[in-house]
Amino acid sequence: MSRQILVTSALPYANGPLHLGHLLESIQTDIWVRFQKQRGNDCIYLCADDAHGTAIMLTAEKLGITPEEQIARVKAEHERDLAGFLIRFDNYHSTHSPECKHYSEEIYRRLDANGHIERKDVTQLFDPEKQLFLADRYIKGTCPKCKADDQYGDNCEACGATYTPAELINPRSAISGATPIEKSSTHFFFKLGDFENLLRQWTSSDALQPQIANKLREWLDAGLHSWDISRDAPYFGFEIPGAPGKFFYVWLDAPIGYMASCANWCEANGRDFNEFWGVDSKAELYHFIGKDIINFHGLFWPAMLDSAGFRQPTAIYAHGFLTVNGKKMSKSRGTFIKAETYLEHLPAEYLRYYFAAKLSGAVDDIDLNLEDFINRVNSDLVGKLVNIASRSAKFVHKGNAGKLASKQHNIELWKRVTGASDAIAELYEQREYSKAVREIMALADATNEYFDSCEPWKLAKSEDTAGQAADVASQCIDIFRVLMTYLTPVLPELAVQAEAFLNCKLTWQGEFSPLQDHAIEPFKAMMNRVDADKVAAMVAASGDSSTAAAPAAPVKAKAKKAAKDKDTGIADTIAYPDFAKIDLRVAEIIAAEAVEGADKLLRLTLSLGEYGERQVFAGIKTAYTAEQLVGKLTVMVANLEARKMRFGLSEGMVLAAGPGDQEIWLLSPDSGAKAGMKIQ
RNA sequence: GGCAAGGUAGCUCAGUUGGUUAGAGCACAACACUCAUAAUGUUGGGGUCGGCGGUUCGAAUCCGCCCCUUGCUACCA
Repeated sequence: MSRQILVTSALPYANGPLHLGHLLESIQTDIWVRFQKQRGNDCIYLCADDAHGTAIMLTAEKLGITPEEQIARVKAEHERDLAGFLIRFDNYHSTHSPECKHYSEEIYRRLDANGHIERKDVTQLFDPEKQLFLADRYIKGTCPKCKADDQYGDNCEACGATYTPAELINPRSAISGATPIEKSSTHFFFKLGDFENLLRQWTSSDALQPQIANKLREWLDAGLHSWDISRDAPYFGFEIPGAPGKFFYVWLDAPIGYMASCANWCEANGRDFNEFWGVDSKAELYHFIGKDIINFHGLFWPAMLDSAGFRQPTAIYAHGFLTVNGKKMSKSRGTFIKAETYLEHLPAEYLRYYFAAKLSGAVDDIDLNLEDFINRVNSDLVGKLVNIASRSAKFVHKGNAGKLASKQHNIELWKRVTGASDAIAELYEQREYSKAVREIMALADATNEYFDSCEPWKLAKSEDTAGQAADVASQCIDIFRVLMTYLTPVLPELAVQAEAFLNCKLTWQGEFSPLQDHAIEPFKAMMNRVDADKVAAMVAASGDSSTAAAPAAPVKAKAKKAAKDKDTGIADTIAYPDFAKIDLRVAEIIAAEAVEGADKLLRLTLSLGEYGERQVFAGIKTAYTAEQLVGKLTVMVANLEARKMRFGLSEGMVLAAGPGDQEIWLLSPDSGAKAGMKIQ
């Protein structure tokens, strides 16, 4: 009985090109979908571009085109790249579509009617010239710390400091250059807290991977906050019904894009939308996503669907992030590889195979180790798999006039290979592709061993035994057919070539029966080895010269605890230059006050004499009162990266000894020291 | 600091409910073979399974503490 399955992968944002991280998800999903289709299930794969938001609006403006033109342009690029990687969608739609507008409004109306929408005022920085509320990244100014100009609203690229937009010197709108003002506006919120019971139930169902369920429960335990779902005009998106000038925030209509894509597909294919999305739908619904968006799919989405009277997802399958050579993708290392760049240098199937060889059903990150990639593809695909056909074909053509033998030569091996069918299918079903690939390659190894042990090249030399050589080769080619069938979801193009060579279709439904007395074509190379130079060229092409030339990226102070010497309990020895990096200064506490809402923190204003003043939050309230501290001299780390805290920006650190609580003793210099003096 | 997921051969990874000398592929070495895209086969070297302690007749596997990596988070700076 054929299953009815709807599958989605996350909607790429229509404001930039796809990179290999996107492809990890597309490939994972596509393999699963191709597998389901190959097995005869009614499986539909839908996606769309996420086409709304301020960023898209501004990009379009910058390019001097309309947002509609911009998203059409990006969508064409996305579709081209995805097709390049053999991702086969049943429909690739857009959130900027009549269907999406319809369902966004419909769902919103139902949520509102059910009392799950509230309105609250929010104060934000506002560009008075452009008449636009500004997110942090759209505010620029002079870094309050290093005075570097032209820095963004939340952190400084020159010195790495973090701060709030209000702290920037000469803040200005990155869009118009105007000085932003604070302005209040009414926002619409989705009251997620109303759905706690539903979500508790949902997180304990088996729709979620255990790691994801844990994470969601953590959020549930921390308390659910209402979610801001509106943005003020001007905004590129859908206006909220009955609220002129208010638009749905991009994340509100993004998941609804799944429905929109489905509705659009149903219309074109004469299918019933409710068959998939109605509360009583018998279809299975799966969302493949990255672990970065599990809150939207694991909390907001089920709540929205429930309240709006739609069915719940059958399961959400989250995958980890992609790293390259063990590290985050980075432009300066040349490992921020765009889909387009990859395809300019290498065939898609190499990457499909490599990802398949590493993907599991878990949420773990996947590493693209480029050297391993080269070795793995060459060894597995060319050396083992295709080699079976390559080394066998000749004997069939010479020994049996190009026809496969009429009998099995190695029934045990045949049974072993075909007997693995169910197990391999189950591994695909569970998204345990790496295990499936391992199993398939082990069978390929066994086939090469069998071929070697029979030595058909020797048998072929004598006319008496030439027929035996053909029998062995026929057996191997028939097994190659089965192995290729198993790998068709991963390697669809290679499968097509194999079909041409074998002169038959690769089908994977029911039992395999031997292919006998069957004419095959002469063998032609199906796949070339990975050229290491091409990989190097791809990395070179991915390098961003502008970042490479830029000053070293600010070191994100990862307070690595110095390893302690086992005997003395003292940290490992460091060289003087390491110590010299720390700029310790005498500081005068000119003001101190308790921080409202904080139990342990004092807000200190420190004077560094001619170097100005600093605000530092110190967790010493348990040992000192504000009054005790004012006027005192102390020691501070003056060049510590600033840290954005809940209560404000902390621009340094005062030094104190002791284990904590009441036992904290602030360091202070002998009298005579002046604020700002360097300590060395 | 808290929570989560990890830490197994040079590299990429398996190791089911604790059970005999810890596995695979790649890489490396030797040998074999020459049908095949310098492919394949056989053999071998290489790991105190992050560290310490505990439970057990027995632990990579269970428990505790610690260290490291990644992510999220935090009155932490």
